[in-house]
Amino acid sequence: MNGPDNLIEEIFEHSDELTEKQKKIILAAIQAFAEKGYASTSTSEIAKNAGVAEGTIFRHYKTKKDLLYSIIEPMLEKFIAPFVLKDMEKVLNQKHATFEDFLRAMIENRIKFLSKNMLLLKIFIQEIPFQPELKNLFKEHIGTKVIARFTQVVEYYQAKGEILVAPPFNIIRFIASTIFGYLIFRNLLLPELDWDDKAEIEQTIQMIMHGISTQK
Amino acid sequence: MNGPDNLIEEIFEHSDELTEKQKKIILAAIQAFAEKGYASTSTSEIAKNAGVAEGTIFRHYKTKKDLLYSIIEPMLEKFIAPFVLKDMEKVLNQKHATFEDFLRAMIENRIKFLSKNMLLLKIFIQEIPFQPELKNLFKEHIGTKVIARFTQVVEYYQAKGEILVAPPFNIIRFIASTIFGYLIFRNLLLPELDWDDKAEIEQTIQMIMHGISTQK
Amino acid sequence: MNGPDNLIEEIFEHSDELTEKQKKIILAAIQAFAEKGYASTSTSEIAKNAGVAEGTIFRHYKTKKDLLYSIIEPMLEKFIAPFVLKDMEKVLNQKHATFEDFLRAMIENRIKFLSKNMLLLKIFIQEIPFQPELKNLFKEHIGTKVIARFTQVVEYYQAKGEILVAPPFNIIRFIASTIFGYLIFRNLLLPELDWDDKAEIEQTIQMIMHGISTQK
Amino acid sequence: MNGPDNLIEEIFEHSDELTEKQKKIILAAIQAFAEKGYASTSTSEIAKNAGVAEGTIFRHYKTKKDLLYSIIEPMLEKFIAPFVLKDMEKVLNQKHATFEDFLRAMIENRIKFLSKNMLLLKIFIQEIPFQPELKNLFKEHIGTKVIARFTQVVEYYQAKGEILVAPPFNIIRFIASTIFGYLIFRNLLLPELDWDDKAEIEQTIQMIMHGISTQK
DNA sequence: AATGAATGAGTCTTCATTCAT
DNA sequence: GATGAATGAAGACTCATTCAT
Repeated sequence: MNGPDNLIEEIFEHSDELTEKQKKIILAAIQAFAEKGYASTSTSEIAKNAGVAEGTIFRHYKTKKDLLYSIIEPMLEKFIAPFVLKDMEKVLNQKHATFEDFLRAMIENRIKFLSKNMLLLKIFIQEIPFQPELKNLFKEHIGTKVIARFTQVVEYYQAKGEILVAPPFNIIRFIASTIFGYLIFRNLLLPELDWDDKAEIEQTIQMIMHGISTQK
Repeated sequence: MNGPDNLIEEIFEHSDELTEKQKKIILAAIQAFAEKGYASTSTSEIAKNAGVAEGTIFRHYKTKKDLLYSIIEPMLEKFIAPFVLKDMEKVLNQKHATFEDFLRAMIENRIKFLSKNMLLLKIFIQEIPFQPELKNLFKEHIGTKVIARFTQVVEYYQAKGEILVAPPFNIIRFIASTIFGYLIFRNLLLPELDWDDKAEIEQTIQMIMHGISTQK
Repeated sequence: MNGPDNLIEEIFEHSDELTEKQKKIILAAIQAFAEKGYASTSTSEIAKNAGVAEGTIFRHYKTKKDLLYSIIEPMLEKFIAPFVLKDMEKVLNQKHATFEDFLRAMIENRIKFLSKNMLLLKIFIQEIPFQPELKNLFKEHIGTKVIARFTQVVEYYQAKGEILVAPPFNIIRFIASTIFGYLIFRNLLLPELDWDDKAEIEQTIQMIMHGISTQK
Repeated sequence: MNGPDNLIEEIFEHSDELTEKQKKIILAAIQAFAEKGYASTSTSEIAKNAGVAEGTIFRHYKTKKDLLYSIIEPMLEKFIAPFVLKDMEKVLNQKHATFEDFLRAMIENRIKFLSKNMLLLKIFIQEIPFQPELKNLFKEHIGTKVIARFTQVVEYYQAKGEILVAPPFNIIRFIASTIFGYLIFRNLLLPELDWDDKAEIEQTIQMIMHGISTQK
């Protein structure tokens, strides 16, 4: 995985269709949505912060909701991309001798992605309970593709006797909770603390793998 | 732990100061806030669902925000109550031979509480990023009291050699993430599934204690 | 003229029908109306300042406007009383050798009255443009009774050759303007200045009588 | 003095920035404020009378109060303009042999102005007791500039022995009261009468100069 | 007589969206 | 493509008034 992991930059780079103004609108919208929430952000405010006229927003996005989706959808797609790309095949099951290695690679890769796109993630998390369409996108993308693929992996290492034989979904949920818990504490709840990311992640992986008990 | 764990009922029971209408307002507000979010819920809608005039809301709550706080604050207080009560002393460190026992008691107790007050928890989680006052309440109540108490417990069992020697805060974060992860999956993301709570919680505890690796 | 010239006190003294609460309501209403204007004063505010329940006001005064009238009407009546009372006959035309003496007596008497009831006067002046009923009261009381009587006096001294032969109404207007001008500057526009009332009034009378020219 | 003395027309003429709708809003607001008072006029009413949507008002004026100020401020400025302009120098002290001539010129000039802008003056007078900002504007504009200039003139003619040696402020107050008294009677209290303005003003000037006594 | 909860019409203001330029 | 004036529905909140207690 190389190239800019920052979605916004990437989107901007790779698209000649986006006007300068449009870019400013997107940046202003992300900033505002993350800060005050979608519902509490007015389009006029976005326009002002973007330095464009109110009407300009609606030239590019039919509704305010369209603007929201146009911001979140690419993130979702980029996030799951590795899980569906042939290219990721290796990352997922071949290259790694142990599940722990796999987990480490996985986390490093996706955590970096999410950290770089924290604002987008925040918006997404905050709006998903209220936007059925987001929920659908989520179910479709994450629910089917990511979980399906992940299940394969879990089952593969279960078969190898490396990890607990439990419903794969439980294991995925456990891992996801721990990782997202880390991300939320680190970036949303206590961003002001000094975080030694490398050590923290390593310890998180250890706890995922071996729990907190000292008994074997 | 006995008595009604459902906060709303409890509040209603124990307060003669609340008018019948006031109760209806609170119920309607909780319903609406949880469903559509605070910002997207209009006071007129709350009034309609509560079967009262809009003005009635403002007779009891000076602002819409006041209504929000009056709903969330009691929950926070009730949630942390056990952690600060002398009464909880036993639950926390004496009665339990092992950390796992403690954890099991703890989870059972507080998970039941949160499950019964899921709507309130949902509102709280959703609004905390946007309401600085909620954030303060949270930091004050949870941050200081709950974490402080929890840290003692963790250190106690660490000293006994039962659990991993790592920064207590990391361990707390790990446990909290796993539990909240479970709650969120179970109640918010996939409430439509059939959940065998007892088994799920037991497995969650196992994963917290021993991780997912089969290696000792 | 003796006894309390302060209308409010007088009204309170002479009426056993007024409850203690009613008195508080009137005082609070006068205060508030004078300060913020009738339209910008809410009945709930009056109730709060009076220390009574909101409903209490409407037990005594059917509407907010009734409260306003019940405050202003007595003032108007008291103000014109001297002009219609037989008792005033002497003040008006007999006792005074010259118009200037009459004027002096008149001013001293009525200016004192208005100064003591400045808040009421202020309310009256402010509301008269918007309350047709106040305008009617005014026309009826002042327009007919006071001006009629004053016209007699003016004509009497004109006949005696003491004062300018001009339409009496012009003369009355001139005098009234000068006096009210003084009252308004003194009490409403620049109340914070130090006023030597005695000297000011004497000079005002001089200017009314002789103008400001040094030529005869 | 030439050109339109009617402020509203003048403002409309000289500003290309005002939309047609904006003009209608101002006219409707002036009409309504003068008739029912600022506090009793609703923005929805202004909108209806102006034939615009209510939102349109707030596009141009952030608040209802802004609308009020935007109406009154230009009047104040225009009113005092002659007193601060070099141009007025002549009117004020040079061209006039006597104070009476000066007074006549002055009155003619400013009375015409005020008469033509009576609605604005009415709004101003009515709102000044309740709007501290208006009071400040008034003190600043009239208090300092107009009175200062007027004081010079009075002292000049006092030195020439033409007019009474008394505190200039008293003389100004006397003149102002008489003139405003005339304006108020003529335009606000009894507009329905037939007024021979020329004669009335002349007589008013006479009374200002020589009082009402026939004794020298 | 006094209360104060309840009302619902009305207030100022905001907002997403449209459209002529 | 971009603007920004215009819209009118909707928002939070206020208010004078009523009425059961």
